[in-house]
Amino acid sequence: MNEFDTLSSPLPDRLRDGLERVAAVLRADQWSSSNALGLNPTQVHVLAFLAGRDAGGIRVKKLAAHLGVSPPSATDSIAALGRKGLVHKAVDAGDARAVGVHITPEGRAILQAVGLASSATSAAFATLDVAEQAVFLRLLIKLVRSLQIAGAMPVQRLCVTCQRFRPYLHDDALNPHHCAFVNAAFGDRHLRLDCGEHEPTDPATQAATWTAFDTGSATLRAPQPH
Amino acid sequence: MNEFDTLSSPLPDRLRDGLERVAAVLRADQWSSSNALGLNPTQVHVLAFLAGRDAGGIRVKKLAAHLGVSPPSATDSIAALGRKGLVHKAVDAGDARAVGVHITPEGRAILQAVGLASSATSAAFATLDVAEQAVFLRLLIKLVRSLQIAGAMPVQRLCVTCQRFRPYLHDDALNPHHCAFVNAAFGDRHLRLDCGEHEPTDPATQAATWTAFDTGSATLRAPQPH
DNA sequence: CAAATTTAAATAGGAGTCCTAATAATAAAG
DNA sequence: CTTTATTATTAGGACTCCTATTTAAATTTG
Repeated sequence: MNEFDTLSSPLPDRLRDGLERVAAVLRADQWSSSNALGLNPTQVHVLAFLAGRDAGGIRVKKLAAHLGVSPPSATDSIAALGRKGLVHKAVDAGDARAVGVHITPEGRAILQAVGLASSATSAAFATLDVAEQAVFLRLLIKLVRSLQIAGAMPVQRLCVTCQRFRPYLHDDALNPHHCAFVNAAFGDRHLRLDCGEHEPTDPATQAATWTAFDTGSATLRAPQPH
Repeated sequence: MNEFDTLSSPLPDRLRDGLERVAAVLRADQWSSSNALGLNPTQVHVLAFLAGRDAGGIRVKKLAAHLGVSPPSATDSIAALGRKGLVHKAVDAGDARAVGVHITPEGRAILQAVGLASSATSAAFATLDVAEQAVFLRLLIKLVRSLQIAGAMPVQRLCVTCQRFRPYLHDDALNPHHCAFVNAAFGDRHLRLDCGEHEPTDPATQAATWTAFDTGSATLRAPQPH
């Protein structure tokens, strides 16, 4: 215990606050890079989501969940992109109520142009050394997983919830994990928050994999003999 | 080198992306907790900023910089809060062009009510163990400092840029730092992103303090004899 | 000191985001 | 074959956010 514990707000709240401050810069960043192309951050976000999962079209409801907004708000954003010809809708073949939202070739083109714009936030992350970046990524993944379990975040395509992920299969401290899809070793710094090849597993396997992943690092901190 | 380095997007970009996803949850979180009280996240943000610095009133320009938006947008938000009686404006005594924005007692009351609402994001941070939280905080601070130096973020009242901060003054691994204001030892987990007692230093001292802070931790990882 | 420039903030105008509530249409269940 | 649930949109309204322009006051400069 320490008198600072009572003097300031709880640590989780300060972390949330810090995240919010960096996120504000990120958003301002996105405004300037997207505005030149006639877009805004939300629209770029939608395009990026569609580009990464446009197999058969994305339902409005799913997009809304991903954005963390209500379905009518998602409809609004889709309409704004539709007016610009960056997105189009098609009635679902199996369910006449549903629509699939697709990104158009123009949408992909403009998304690529946005992606080429440099970002102050990425630059800031790049000032951390690679080990720190890896730690940050790992902590972000842990957060995302907590949020998913709590139901506060839609399911993300994380390595740690993928069938092909084998944590700490190798002895290489830099590349201890294994991906059965590309069949290669990799490290924390390569972990993905949204992998296109993701194959979900059942909750039990997921929990077991997570335990192996989460406790594995603690073991690694104290180098093991072998 | 590893084939994953070429397979996926650069690490800083993935970090930015991950931060964005968590930030989206944070924002959705804020919508639900503030909406019940007739506010939105931006308005809460403004009130929180004013509550922490309302000495003589805050200039519109400064508020805009803090929010990362243009001055007219800040004017809009201030007007929205003014309609609700949560802030008021007063012409600056020394400069008749400028106005000082103040939070009203009603504003403070509603801000407190919002603060009492629980947050899924804080809960997610709380699932990390304290050591991880401390690491996260440290990395966030490093990011904020980079963003400030790059001019992408307005100056924040960080411990690490404060006159009263003495990094690694003590041998206590849990509470190595010292604050000359409260005259007590504290640890990474207590570091602040926005301290009301912050006293800025000149760039040279700041850089020196930062170096001591940043390299100090590496030294600590390998316990020192003394 | 008067003219020119800079600075602080607001106004104008417009696109877009976001909400809740209500509606239309289809699908699933009893 | 009704009822109930689900998918998405419409309606209406408040607000956010931008750029460009304007107003007014403070600085600079010839």
